[in-house]
Amino acid sequence: MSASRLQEEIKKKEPFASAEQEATLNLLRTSDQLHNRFGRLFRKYGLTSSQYNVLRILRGEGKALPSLEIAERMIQVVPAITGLIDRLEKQELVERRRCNDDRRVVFVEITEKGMTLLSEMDQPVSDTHVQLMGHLSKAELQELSRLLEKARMSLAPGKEKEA
Amino acid sequence: MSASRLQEEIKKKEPFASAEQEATLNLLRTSDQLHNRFGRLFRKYGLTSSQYNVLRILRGEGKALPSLEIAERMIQVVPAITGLIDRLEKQELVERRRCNDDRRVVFVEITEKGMTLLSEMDQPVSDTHVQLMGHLSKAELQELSRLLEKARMSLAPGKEKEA
DNA sequence: ATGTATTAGATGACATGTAAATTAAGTGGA
DNA sequence: TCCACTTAATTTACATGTCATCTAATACAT
Repeated sequence: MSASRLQEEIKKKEPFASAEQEATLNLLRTSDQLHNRFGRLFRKYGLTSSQYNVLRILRGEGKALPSLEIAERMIQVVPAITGLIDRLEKQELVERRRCNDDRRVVFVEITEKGMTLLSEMDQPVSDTHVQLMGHLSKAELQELSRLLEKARMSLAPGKEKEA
Repeated sequence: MSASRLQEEIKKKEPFASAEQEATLNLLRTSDQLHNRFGRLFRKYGLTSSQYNVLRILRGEGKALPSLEIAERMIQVVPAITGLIDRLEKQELVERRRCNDDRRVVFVEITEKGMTLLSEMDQPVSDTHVQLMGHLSKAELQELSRLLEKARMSLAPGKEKEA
């Protein structure tokens, strides 16, 4: 049996302890590389990956969202959102608005400037998606999505194993 | 056609622009969640994911490695390695040694203390791998690894598209 | 040998991710 | 009414990841 491609890539001398471990490391490595690649694209427009993500969520929603809603959709811890919104606001890509009904809540909304920036990025982003994953067939892409969704089933919130 | 699971998870209102995009976002999201989960496990032992990674690489190699070698295997940028090694050295889990042949090179080696810590973590880490991915069949895990490796083919260094 | 290019690392500035603690506001019950 | 509890967001402290820049050491060509 020849060594796996991943094993060669990271120059690992021993084979993987399990298929589970190999799949997980493959996943983390592929994701890192994709993240890097998109990060470089976004930087050309003055954004980081997280900032782009927030703008996409806000555009997709079409209206203002509470900070916590945004954090939830990004799998991120709450404290990180504050600074993220701060920087987007400084660039005038989003606006904060205190909610009147519940003054604890801060609504965040994308601005015209933010929408314009996203529009400029749409084509390059779309092109990059195809460039990076287009060599997989539609059937392979669907199967990949299916397997990833299945993988996430054990990761749902609340499924944490207690020590 | 019903909306995809990912589309529901992130409450996206429009369907994905392409199968490429959906697969990529699935990948990034799954990876984030796995990363979070392992991060929490490692933290119980006083390590971050990156620190654990360095120790695993050094144990796998069995001997000292130059800093750049470590960075390369981790997909990471060079500057990050310095601080990473700094903190591991402070915890006495690794040691730095200047190379005599080429005094620019710094070799990093795992210590006894580092090896002992890794040993304690082996079983919990292995258990977590199975816990998180064990609900996929062996065939599915292999197919997942195959698709991820194929996905990385477009990400090889030097394949960057020029602007 | 000498000046240029290259290579290995380190440093500084900044954005991010994490946990723990804090502030402010809303809810409920004695 | 008043206190305990919860919730939304922020703040603080620290590890990380990124880039640009710097230093030291080596390699190479003339």
